[in-house]
Amino acid sequence: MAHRDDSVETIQQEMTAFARRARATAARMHPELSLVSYTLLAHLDDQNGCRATDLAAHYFLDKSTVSRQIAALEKLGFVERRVDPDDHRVQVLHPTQKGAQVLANVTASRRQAFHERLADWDEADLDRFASYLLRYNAAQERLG
Amino acid sequence: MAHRDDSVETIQQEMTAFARRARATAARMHPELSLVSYTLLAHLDDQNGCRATDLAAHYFLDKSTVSRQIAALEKLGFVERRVDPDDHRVQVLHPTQKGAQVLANVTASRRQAFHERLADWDEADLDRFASYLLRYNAAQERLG
DNA sequence: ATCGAGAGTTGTATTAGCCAACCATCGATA
DNA sequence: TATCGATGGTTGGCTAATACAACTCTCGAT
Repeated sequence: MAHRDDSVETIQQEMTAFARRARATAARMHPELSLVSYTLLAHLDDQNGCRATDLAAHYFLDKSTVSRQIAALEKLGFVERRVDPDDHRVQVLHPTQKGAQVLANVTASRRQAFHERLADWDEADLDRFASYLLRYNAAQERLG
Repeated sequence: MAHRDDSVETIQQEMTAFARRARATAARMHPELSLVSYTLLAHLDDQNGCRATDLAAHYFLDKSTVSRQIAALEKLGFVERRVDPDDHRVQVLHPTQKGAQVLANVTASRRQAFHERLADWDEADLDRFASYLLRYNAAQERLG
């Protein structure tokens, strides 16, 4: 069990180290779009629009948090709200033209940065790393 | 390059997904010690004491942030300051008895949670995952 | 027609972080 | 040896992200 403990300890340490820095790094690289905004906007783009409630559920955020984030994105002209004609309670959120553009830029530059960081990894390692992360996060989601 | 792009995209997504949740999870699990406090305290314990400046450098935090975090930990009775007799500018920080105790508890419970998440992983996978994370973070440190 | 549930917003508070201005001390050097 | 730049640390002021609670509006079922 000793070796197993060591690995777990390392994973724990490194994941949290990563967590501490991710936000700051994102902010430095993309002052126009914070990590959260970016994620939300990307989700909207990916889903071809969705409700604020869906975002909150998907990212485990409070609905008030999402509401304010969306308000900010709207003020920047990056998302627009379309009231659902069948249910006037819901607003379906979509990236605007401008929002899609900014998203594309940030995505490209983030991908670039990640590529640099991962440049000397061979494909098999990348693939395994990606699958480990998926597996890990799925477990986290399952167990809280 | 297509497959490589996919892996990179996944790594990016999952790392950031993790980052978004880590703090909240930590806060929920250990209200008595935030993620940052925990990390700083753990470092002090690990290093058998160090300076605030060292903490800031190691974790890429502003010295003011560290100063306030340490002040909070001191108020809670978890760390103590010992002025370096050879240089009255520096305060060497140490966990107190109480701080070491709390740290041990939180560490145990965190480790427990991680073990649950990773229970069905075999040892080789754990080991590889840990080394990937180390490698990734080292690259991030190198490249900013 | 009413009432409970769901979608969103707003008020309030907390936490973590940054930057800049500051104070005290140290060590080198003019 | 008096001074000055560098170092360690604190404080003031600000922002971003978040949570929780209270609220409004709308819907659907009774």
